[in-house]
Amino acid sequence: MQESRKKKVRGRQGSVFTKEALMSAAAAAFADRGFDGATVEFIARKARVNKAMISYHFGGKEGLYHAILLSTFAPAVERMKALRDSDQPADQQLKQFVDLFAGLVARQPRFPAMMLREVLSGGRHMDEEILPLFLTVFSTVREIVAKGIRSGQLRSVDPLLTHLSLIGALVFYFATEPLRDRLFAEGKLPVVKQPPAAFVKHMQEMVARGLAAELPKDAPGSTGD
Amino acid sequence: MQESRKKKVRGRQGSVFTKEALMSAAAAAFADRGFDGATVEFIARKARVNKAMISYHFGGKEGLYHAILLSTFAPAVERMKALRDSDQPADQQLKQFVDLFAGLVARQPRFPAMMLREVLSGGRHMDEEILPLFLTVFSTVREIVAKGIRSGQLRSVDPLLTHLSLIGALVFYFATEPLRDRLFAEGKLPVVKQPPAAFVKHMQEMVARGLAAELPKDAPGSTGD
DNA sequence: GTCTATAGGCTGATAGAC
DNA sequence: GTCTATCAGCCTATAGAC
Repeated sequence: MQESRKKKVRGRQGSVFTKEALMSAAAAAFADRGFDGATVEFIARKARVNKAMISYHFGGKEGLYHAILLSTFAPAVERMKALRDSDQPADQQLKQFVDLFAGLVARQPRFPAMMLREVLSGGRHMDEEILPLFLTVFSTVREIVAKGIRSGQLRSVDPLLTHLSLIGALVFYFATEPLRDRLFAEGKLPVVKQPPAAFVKHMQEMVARGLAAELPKDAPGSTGD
Repeated sequence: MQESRKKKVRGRQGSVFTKEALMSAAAAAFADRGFDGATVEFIARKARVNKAMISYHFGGKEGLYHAILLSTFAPAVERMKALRDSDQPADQQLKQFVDLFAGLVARQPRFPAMMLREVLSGGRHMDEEILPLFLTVFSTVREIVAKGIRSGQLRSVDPLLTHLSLIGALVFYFATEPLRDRLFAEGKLPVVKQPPAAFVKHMQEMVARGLAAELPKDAPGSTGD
């Protein structure tokens, strides 16, 4: 079976495949070790690709980092906008926001940790192309909450603080999953591990109860739309 | 006034002063740039101390990092234990936990970010001395919530998920404050900046509402203990 | 597009003077 | 305890063969 003809076996694996392998391996490495801790040699080894490919395809380590941010934010922002502009009550939108966030994480499991590090760095690597995308995500919850308050469906909370408490809990949860898994595996957490879906549900309940408008003394229908 | 006798002017500034300056500067640098990104030269410059002092006082960069974790966790753990063992209802304890957390951050503003990076790294730098302290902090909220559920004061939530949502929001908020401040300063956040106390209050309200036991149809006193 | 070999720069640590 | 000078190791990037 022509084992020797490696190039043929790999097909047109080249460019696209190599680039994706590098981006995936790099996202994990940046998440685990930070920008400076993730060496190009480590990233290339994990991606099973020659390290010179990083310069060839992305113009260097910085370019690879940037490509990951852009290719992850772009589709995420589209979905966030669609949700924000959907014609639904705010409480439904917030519930769906949590689901959407979890869905995005399922596609890019290490992105929350990588992005969290970026934010901790004061956004040092976010240029004029990335920052607007980041700010759009930043505004989604805020705008949904503001709308819910205007309509009287939610109690009068600060939209920015609400955003921070919700997205903070979500990012933290998903970004820190590797350590929890390690602690579970070593028997250092004397509780049972719950799947991510349990946390999603927990957050949806906390948000629903935490933001619900105070019930009037004895109003019958605050149920429907 | 004997300006030339520097050693006299500095008094017994030596050891203690130098060590504290290094730990403070290093905590900020580790928070901002990560372990690998924070070079010993940068840390020493910020501390206005010679970089050789890092090896002399802490045995190297790693030792400095470890010393910061230990000296910050030790007193924090004591306070957490005292709170957990205090004889108060769970809802009061949770409220005070948030205050306690904010108080600790006021003393060590960059520790949340540094610790968050540590967790993102899978706890790579936490040895047998640090890990138990970390796990104690990890268990405080969990145990308070478990107690509150047993007593019927809180609804039946998962204590671990509750811990993660609360501490995740808190850590995220304080760790990411520098970026928000930058965005505010650049006019990129079209909202007014709130002081940290506002977020503390927000979290306390979210927790109180999110965890409160369902009210029985018309029970008069679910107030007292 | 991929790989090897290497150049050039930066980093953490420390010997030795004070 | 502090400082200067120095070094070995590691890192990113790239030239050039294939």
